[in-house]
Amino acid sequence: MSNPPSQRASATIEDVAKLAGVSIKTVSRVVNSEPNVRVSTKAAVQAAIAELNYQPNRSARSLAGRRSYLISLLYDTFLAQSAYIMRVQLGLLEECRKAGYELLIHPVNYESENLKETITRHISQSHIDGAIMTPPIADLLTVTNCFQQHNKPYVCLTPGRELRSGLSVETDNRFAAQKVTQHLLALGHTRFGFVRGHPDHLAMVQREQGFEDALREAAPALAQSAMRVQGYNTFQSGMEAAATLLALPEPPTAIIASNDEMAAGVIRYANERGLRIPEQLSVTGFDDSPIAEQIWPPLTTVRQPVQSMSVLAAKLLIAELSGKREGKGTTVEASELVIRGSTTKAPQQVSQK
Amino acid sequence: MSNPPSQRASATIEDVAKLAGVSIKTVSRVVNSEPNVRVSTKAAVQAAIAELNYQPNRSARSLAGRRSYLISLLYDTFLAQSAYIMRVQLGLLEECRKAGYELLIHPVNYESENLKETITRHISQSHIDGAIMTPPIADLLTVTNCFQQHNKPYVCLTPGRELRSGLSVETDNRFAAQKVTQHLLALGHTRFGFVRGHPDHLAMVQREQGFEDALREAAPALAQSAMRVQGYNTFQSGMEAAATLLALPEPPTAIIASNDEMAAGVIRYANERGLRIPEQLSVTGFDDSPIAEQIWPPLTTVRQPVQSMSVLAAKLLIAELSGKREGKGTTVEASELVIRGSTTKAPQQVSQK
DNA sequence: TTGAAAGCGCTAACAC
DNA sequence: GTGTTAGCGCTTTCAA
Repeated sequence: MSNPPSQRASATIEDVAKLAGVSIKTVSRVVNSEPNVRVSTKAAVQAAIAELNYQPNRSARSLAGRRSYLISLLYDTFLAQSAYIMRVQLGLLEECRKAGYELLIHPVNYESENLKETITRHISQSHIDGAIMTPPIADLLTVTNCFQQHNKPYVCLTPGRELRSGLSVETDNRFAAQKVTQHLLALGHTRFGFVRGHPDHLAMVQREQGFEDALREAAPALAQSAMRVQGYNTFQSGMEAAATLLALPEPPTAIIASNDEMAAGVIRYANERGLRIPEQLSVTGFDDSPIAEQIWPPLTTVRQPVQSMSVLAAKLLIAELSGKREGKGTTVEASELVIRGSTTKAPQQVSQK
Repeated sequence: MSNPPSQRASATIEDVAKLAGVSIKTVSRVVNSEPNVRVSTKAAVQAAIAELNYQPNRSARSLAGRRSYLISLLYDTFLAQSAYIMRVQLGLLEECRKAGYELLIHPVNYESENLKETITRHISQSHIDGAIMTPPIADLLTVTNCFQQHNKPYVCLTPGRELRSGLSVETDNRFAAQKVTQHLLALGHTRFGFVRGHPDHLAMVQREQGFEDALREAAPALAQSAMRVQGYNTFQSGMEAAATLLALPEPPTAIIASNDEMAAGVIRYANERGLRIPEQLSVTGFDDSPIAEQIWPPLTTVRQPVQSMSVLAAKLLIAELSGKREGKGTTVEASELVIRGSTTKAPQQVSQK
């Protein structure tokens, strides 16, 4: 039963032109809402379009116009299962659909030797018009340079350093981390544990800086006694970090994790060990992922406006692609401290009263 | 600084032909690994391809070949943040990349009035070659019919009913649910609560059937005393279901939720109410999402081979697109009971000893 | 086993 | 304001 694609012959621009009694070019002008078309002509063309239910052919458009209407989302495969990426996808999709772009999902292996080749191939082969990338990919010069060489625009989400060029949407990680720490300081905590994020993810480094800022400002001694442990942004690494921190002779009474997944790991480990949270240990996260509300106790964290940042990123990129960059290349969104059940007064204070 | 795309003139097939001293058609034959090419010619062409680093142009290919090498993943926007969808994406991506396809992500609103129009537009506008869809979208005849009319192949992941046509990858939900229930029965539980999944998601209905099967088989009275509450696959609805179930005069000692998110909601609610899990209440989920291991206690659940099912789905679709359907249209994958800390003996038994 | 020619449906110059 | 003319880089006949 060989079934030659029934060629539901979706009308071509030629059909429309014929029906409307105008040239192909005129139809094209209407479709792309270019100026210089008489209202009456425009109406006739639109009627024809509606009648034939005309849909421009993407491939033909791409071929002739040298643009594909395809945008790619690049992220680390390692984060592929994270709530963060899902939220980014949603935000981008929302905007892309409005503007008639399609989104290609492109996880890549951050640690891969031939990352540059992979990206190069992706750019030339998929004929994408531009890309949005998240840390830690967005922090790699190899990658951004690659796009520059190919002269493809890109937007970095919360890149950890100044972009030499290119667009970005940022949020003040350092300041937010400082606020979280101050929240714990205000609760009387003095023994802090800090779970670092992925070291190559520069936004994570900024979070650590914010933590240091707050401690130094409060009392230099605190900064010295605080214990830092390396994590890798995953739940699992959060559990391991907790194991290290809680095995100390003087374990911390407050653990600040650089993201929610790791904070959840800390809590999970503490639970396993029979520690009561927050009475015996306060824990904070970062991002306000869904998991922050799904564990017990719910997590005190920093809400990052991930979805709106993504919408913005898509907008920036699409504006750039349309040749009308609006304003500057970097946009900063604010984040917000969300206090939930995983933090409370330091144990000493409780017992003092 | 208007910057005319530097036309890094990625070599065309013509360039390759010229360099290799053969016709365009011959290059094309080599590229598409068609037969009837002399080895020496083939070698020459391949050398030229390598030297020029030739990458076929997708748009041109699509236009001339009437296929886009684009596959779409359709799912309910409602599930857009679920771990399930992420895992599906990963599986599909893995296979697509191997076969040179790109994946378009396409969440749609399940409850939308004009779903059919949305899908139709998507099919003709994006020029996709085929699609993969997950429940509950895969359960909608409107959608599958739409693809049939357009003569586009599609693969349904765990559709809840027999497909009249089209391909599918399934797993035995009913049997798996039966096993979970039997696990609880073996632990001595007699008062059951069941949290239903989304009513339109037919695989969820099958899970409920498995639950009923097990109870009826054990003792008809159990089936009668069991309490069923409607959920909607979300964490939030799981919490609400728990609130209802635990407010009963004779609350259940075991709650079976139709997926992990809802089970996590149940546990979260129970925690809030100060119930000890599993000592006072056993809870089970379904799917083995990441959350199953991230909450405390970790969840007894059913592991669905989501990723391998997705890989399979992509394989099926791509084979179909290449005109070589392998074997039958439906493939069944097995699932497996994973016993963790959220289930234990029924309270009565514990106190009896 | 290979090649030549004719488009696929659209955009981009430039004319009128 | 509108139309004309060339292609974009590939696949697909069909002929050699």
